[in-house]
Amino acid sequence: MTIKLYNTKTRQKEVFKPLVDGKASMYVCGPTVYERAHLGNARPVLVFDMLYRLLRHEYGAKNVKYVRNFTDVDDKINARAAETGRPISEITDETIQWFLDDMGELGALEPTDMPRATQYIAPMIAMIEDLIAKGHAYAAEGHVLFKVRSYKDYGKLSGRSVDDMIAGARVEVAPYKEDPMDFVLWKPSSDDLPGWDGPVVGGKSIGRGRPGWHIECSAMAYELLGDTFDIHGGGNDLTFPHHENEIAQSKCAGHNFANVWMHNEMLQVEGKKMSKSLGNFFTVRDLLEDGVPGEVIRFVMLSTHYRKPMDWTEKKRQEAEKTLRKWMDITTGLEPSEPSSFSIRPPLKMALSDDLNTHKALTYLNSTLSADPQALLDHARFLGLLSDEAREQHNTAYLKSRAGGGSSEMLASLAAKLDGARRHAKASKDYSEVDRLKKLLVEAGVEVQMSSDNVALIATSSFDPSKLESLK
RNA sequence: GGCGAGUUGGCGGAGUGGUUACGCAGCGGAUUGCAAAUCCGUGUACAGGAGUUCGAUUCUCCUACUCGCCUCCA
Repeated sequence: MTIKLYNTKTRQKEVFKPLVDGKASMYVCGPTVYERAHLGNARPVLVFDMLYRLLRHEYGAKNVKYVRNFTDVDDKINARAAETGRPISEITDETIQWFLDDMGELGALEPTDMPRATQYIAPMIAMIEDLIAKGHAYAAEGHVLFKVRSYKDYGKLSGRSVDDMIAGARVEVAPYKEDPMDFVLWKPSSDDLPGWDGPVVGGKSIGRGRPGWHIECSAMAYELLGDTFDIHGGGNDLTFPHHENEIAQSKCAGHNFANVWMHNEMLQVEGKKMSKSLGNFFTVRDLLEDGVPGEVIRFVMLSTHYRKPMDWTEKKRQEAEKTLRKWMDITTGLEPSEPSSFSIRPPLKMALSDDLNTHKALTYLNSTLSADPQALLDHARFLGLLSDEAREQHNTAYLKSRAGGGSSEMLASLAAKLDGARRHAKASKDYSEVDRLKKLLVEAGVEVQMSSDNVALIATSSFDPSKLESLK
């Protein structure tokens, strides 16, 4: 199957041709670890998780190398340490685990390699020294700066020119910079900040310091993926300056670097940028604790194409929940097929192979495969949905987070009570008690389903057990 | 100021140079004590203007508007 991917570098969809036949490699910029991942952080994770799944399917799991870094040295982390008084390593270790836990709940597979920046200081320094030696970087006042003018294609990825940007005047001017656009490869650290012996310039170390932000990705990609690799991904806010700088560094160091550049669009919340000042900022964990299953978050994310802004809305959350519940119901009792014993149907594969058209894939599942429960289950699992855990928790997931473990029992007893009242009513023709119970349940966020001989109560995500106290 | 993306029916959201997805909501019906859930059926659309074309929602240009990035932020 031909896979087509949109390459930011050429601004068009291209047929993906891996460097080495039958193998694929990709590098995705990971998080800076100082606090819980917000919902926006989840988007690239899920987008590239889908790409990873597609590539694994196409080339075999053993033939895909997926590197995603953790930035564990950064001024935001230092600031967090200073304000909390906690050791930096404690903060970064904790945040990394949070990140893995949260993304795991969204059904994201772990990359094959998850390097931490602090483990690659030596390669970064070597690269910086090499750049200085080749005349692309210079030392000044304890800093090492990259000489942007020395890379002729600077700005090509993001479609900017150095002169225009300087005219736009939104660049940090610092006395030690030869040119306002030059960016930091290395900067000095005071004693209270993390630091390492710096690059050697003119025979002696420039002094204790820490790397600038951009160099880590260039160094780690080179160490783990080599001179050239297939795909480099990240959010489109990274296109400039981060990725532009990565390219400049790597190219000037003589590396070929990435062939295909992929960028996901940003996430919004109810039509607006998610930001703390607007009060619409929340983390993945916030949502999970609020009773939104990870599957629902994943579904909503996959329902918008990755190159379009993704608007997280309450309505979408509800629709996703509803659709997933339908799928859960349809596939109840079925066992997923062994991955080796079923093949992905062409329409699904074609959708994903066309620049990751996940929305189309979901549409195919919902409109066509819903008539074939086994196929629905198998294909949904390929997309990372309908996992064992999610199916198991299908009826209780919302309850657990909302009201502790006892809620499902509570609903079971209420269902029995309602069923009893209904049997009486069928004989007496007086349905007032049944209607009263039903009304209370609906008001408390419970969906009431009565078939001819059965009563089922299903908690929705707005279920509020406290409203049912009077019925106990 | 620079760069980029986008504007599709009530809403979400694909896609295509000619036959107009899909989901949700709505409406009609089946079912139900009434509902819910489920099933069946059903309507409405391609921001505005100009151009290319036998023909454009789909290509080109212009205008308007929206959003994002350029600043720590995926």
